[in-house]
Amino acid sequence: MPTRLSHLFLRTLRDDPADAEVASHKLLVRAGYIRRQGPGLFAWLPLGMRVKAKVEQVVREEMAAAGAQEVHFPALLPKEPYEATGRWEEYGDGIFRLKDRKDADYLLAPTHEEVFTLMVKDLYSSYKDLPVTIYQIQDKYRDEARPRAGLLRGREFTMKDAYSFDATDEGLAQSYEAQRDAYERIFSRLGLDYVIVKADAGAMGGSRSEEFLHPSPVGEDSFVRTAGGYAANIEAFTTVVPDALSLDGVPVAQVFDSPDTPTIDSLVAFVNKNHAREDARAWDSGDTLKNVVLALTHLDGSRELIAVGLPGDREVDLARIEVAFAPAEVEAATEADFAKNKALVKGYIGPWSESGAVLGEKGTSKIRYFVDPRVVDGTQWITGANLNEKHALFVTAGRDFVADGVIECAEVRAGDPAPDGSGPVEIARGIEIGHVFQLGRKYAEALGLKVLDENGKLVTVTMGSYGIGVTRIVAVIAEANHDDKGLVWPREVAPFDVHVVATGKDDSVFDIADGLIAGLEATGLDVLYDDRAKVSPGVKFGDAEIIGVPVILIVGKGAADGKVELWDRRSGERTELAIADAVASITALG
RNA sequence: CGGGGCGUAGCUCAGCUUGGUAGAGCGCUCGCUUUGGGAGCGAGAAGUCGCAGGUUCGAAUCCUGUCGCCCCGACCA
Repeated sequence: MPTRLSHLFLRTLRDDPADAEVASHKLLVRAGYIRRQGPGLFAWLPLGMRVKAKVEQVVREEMAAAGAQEVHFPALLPKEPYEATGRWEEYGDGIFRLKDRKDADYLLAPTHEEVFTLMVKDLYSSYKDLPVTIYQIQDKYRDEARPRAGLLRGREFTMKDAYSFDATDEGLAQSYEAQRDAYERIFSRLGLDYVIVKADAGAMGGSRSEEFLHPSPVGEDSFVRTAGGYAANIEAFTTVVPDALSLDGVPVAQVFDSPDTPTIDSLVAFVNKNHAREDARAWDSGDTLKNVVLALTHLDGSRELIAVGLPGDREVDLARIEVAFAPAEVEAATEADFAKNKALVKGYIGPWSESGAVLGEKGTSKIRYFVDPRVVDGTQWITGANLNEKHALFVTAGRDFVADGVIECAEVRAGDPAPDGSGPVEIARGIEIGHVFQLGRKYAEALGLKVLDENGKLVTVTMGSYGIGVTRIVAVIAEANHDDKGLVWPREVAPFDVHVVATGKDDSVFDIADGLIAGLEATGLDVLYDDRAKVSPGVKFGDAEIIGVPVILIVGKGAADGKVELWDRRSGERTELAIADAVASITALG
């Protein structure tokens, strides 16, 4: 039986909802697929349910083809497993926590590594049981600081999360490849553009990690790529390290007065005027070493000041620094921080001074000092001299100072060279639609998942985790497949195969439509039938456009003469057909 | 958490500056007409004006507080 529009639980809206910003959000609400229930929370209406089910179906088929088995865990879980791995604390405000009547702590799971690991531990104890990959399609909960863009970042969302368990590293590599391949097939079938980027393993721990990003201006992730095929999340981009320079013949460091030069620009202008270079070139901001004091907040709540040094023509990128110090949080140092550290002369901080080092674990400030990878031995810098209104020239890395470490602390810019030598990078935005991780043994270790190997020895299992945002993908497909009239679904996920519009004052159109629908359904197609009487053609056409079923069959003014029209929603093209040929023409579309 | 904006009918909004007891369009109900691009005419139903205090004879409107939401940033397997 067709789904009749006269009875479908649906109301299309003429206006964009006031709270929607991105196209997918506006259209999914206007076309009656979803409705907002609260910040980052959405109800799914019949049309939306169908599309979501189609996406899930593609995922299930490819998971099965990759040898993964479906299970289902509760979204509501006790805190203990998450305490064992430290994530109960690490997640901070990011998860929904609640208590039962006995005052025991629970959480709405943001992801399920712990309980999957424990389940495998419960059931398996031999290497012969491995490898195994299990997955679920399930709702996840995160108390996002700022839900946004409708389905793209919600507080409840559906995710396919798979977990692989192997006895060996080689096994993990294979399990990882199997999921990665499955993801490529899934996104291809869904007709989604994607870029696989190197990702930061971050708080999840582990080693290899890649994200599947759908390039889109509304994406929240920045990534870099080159024409030569390199791609990385901007947080995982690694700077090309220059060769160290010889220290021979480098002038000795020299302090100079630099009144009223607290900023890089003012400093560069000052040295060009008063300490011009001997060669033809002028000093520029890249000759200066910018030293920025930051505050780390460690998991235990303790606060530590650090300093980072980077070329003065670069901005500090806090997100990249957080990667280096995860799971600590990073923020700019406050006035209070400076007040507490008298050794710091704001605006004139540097790694070297005539009276000895200020920065660094061994310096008078005891503040750990990290430098950008470009600050290699032998590079000379104009930088602060740790005295008010004084800077120093020719402060040379490896001679005048040695940092406590090297971290990626600078912004990535378009044109920077890729680490694999494939050329200059461009920066683009993308939406994360999938993420594959080699977790390694972190969770198995923490939760005691071990199996006996062929020698009878206990070995810790190594794991991978693999996520796909199902509801986010619905939004991404909508984002990538719409025009100014409404949605245009790819056939693979369209809520229906054919949308039959019967329109005309003669009731015979409904009889003719009934006959065509019977023929279409006999071939296995799902039909949405606009059988509404007393609704004008304009309304029906408008609804067909916003709902976005790609194939529309109009039974209207030509029907009495044996003609119907096939309307391609995507191209807008309408083709007149003989009624007798209509079913065959539609099934021939594939 | 910082910055900005907004809360009035199911939806999108006007009214607020200059207080006088609430409106439009869309949607919904009924009747007649209409039927290839969101129809016409007529008659209706529908709102604690986010909430709480205050000022005032009188508050959607002015004042204070509070809650909520949206956007930017920070944050985000």
